[in-house]
Amino acid sequence: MVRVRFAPSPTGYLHVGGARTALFNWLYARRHGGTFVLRIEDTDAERSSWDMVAGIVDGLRWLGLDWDEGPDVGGPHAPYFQSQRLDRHRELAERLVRDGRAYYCYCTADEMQRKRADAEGRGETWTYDRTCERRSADEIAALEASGTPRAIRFRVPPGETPFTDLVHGPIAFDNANLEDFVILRSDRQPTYHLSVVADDIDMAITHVVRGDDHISNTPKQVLLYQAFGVTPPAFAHVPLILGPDKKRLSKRHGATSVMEYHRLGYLPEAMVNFLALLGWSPGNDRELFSRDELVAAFTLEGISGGNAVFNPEKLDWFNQQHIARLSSAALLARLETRLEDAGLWTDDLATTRVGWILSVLDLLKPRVKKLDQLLDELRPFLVDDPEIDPSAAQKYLSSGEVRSLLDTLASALETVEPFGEATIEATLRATAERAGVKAAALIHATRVAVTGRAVSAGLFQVLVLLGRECVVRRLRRILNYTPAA
RNA sequence: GUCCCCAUCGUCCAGAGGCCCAGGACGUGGCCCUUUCAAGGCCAAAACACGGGUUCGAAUCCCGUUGGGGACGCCA
Repeated sequence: MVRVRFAPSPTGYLHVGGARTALFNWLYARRHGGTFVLRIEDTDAERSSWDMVAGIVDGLRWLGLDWDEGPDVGGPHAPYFQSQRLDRHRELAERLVRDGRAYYCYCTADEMQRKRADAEGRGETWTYDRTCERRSADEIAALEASGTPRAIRFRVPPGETPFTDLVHGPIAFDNANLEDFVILRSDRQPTYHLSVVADDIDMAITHVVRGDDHISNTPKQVLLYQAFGVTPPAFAHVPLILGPDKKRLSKRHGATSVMEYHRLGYLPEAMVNFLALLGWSPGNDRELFSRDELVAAFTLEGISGGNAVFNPEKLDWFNQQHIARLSSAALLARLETRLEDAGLWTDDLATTRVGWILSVLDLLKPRVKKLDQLLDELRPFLVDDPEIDPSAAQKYLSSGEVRSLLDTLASALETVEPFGEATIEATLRATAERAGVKAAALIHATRVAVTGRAVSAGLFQVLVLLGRECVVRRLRRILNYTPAA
């Protein structure tokens, strides 16, 4: 039974790196019919609340990554806030002391810091000198009597700590490079190493899938598992996501919160698809995947070992592909809030005019990379009479001859039957020919008159969807239109 | 400084000894389609970091160098 977890600290938002880690965990769980656990690592936090993790939860929900156990849904291993498991962590730390695997340390943090700084000054690396590991019983008694605060340090045994990493293969660390690390602070707060291991044991996690930056933490954790007499889970360390400058992705590289991408008009399925292929491959050249297809194809072995640079252009491409593939009905649902915000929504779009708007979306959706662009393309269809872009007018409406020809065209279109693509085109071309004007000139002028813009989808399709009445009205208004000087 | 990870086109990947004078995708350039802009189709430029081995044969295995990244906290 596969049990994986995503364990973010509540920073307020889900960044793309975390999102991909969550995605890989989720994919692995779903692929194997396992359990995906959401656990909040807030050991340091004053208090934990649903509010603090709202940003992360929003991101996960938007991406469609649902969890089987977690803070809100509960589960057999609750609570899922690490801060609510502190007593358990303390108990475990004391147990290690009793078992002789850990010891009390009375050294102060200031002292440590000073020694560390000294060593650094000499260009050396400082590791804890085990002062407290060697204290005599008398010394300890005196320290205790004086009420000196004590931390608990793990006693790192000599030897080597190997573990198998599902993406990197076998990795081994010489314990000599590990110091006796603190597992319980002098204020009785557990440290990260203790908390993760304790919780992962308690929650029966079978596979730890997390960022590459944890690989050097892993031997310490493996040592803890061994001290607890528990077989460590399998590890899979996924490479980091880098910015274009090859540095770890951060705010200065632009949007790093997944919800920011939502705001920018990206589809969650595009984000998921893009993130999945960033550092993972199905082993062939396939690139476009739905969420379900990813689940079916996903393997931890397919994760590559090297870091990956975040490529926004490729994200755009995925988004464009997924927009084009989405049914127009689904697309309309995604657009509703945006249309409302833009003041373009009317209820008949969901009722009497739904067939019409779906046809419009069919026409427009292959042309855009983002939802905002789609909204923009939609505007001429949803407002009464769109404003005319001055530069477009200057380009195609500057000739008085062409402007008056638009009126002629309006009259012709008033009676053409049926009001269809082929008949409209024939009418327009005939009108242009009779006037001795190039058809292209009239086409462009018509586009500007009707949509207000120099570019649009295929003009004749646009005219059909706009409808005769609207087209005639918009053409006629040009008679009274005065182009800017 | 110490330890660890990584190394194929600008970017993301394929390649698990001969199928590779290296394949796909994004991006870039060109052409086609065309009423515009996209989309789509076709074509092009573009990489196995370097040096040693192993082997009949290496992008693929081993070692070293270089380069990049990460970790070295009583942060997570």
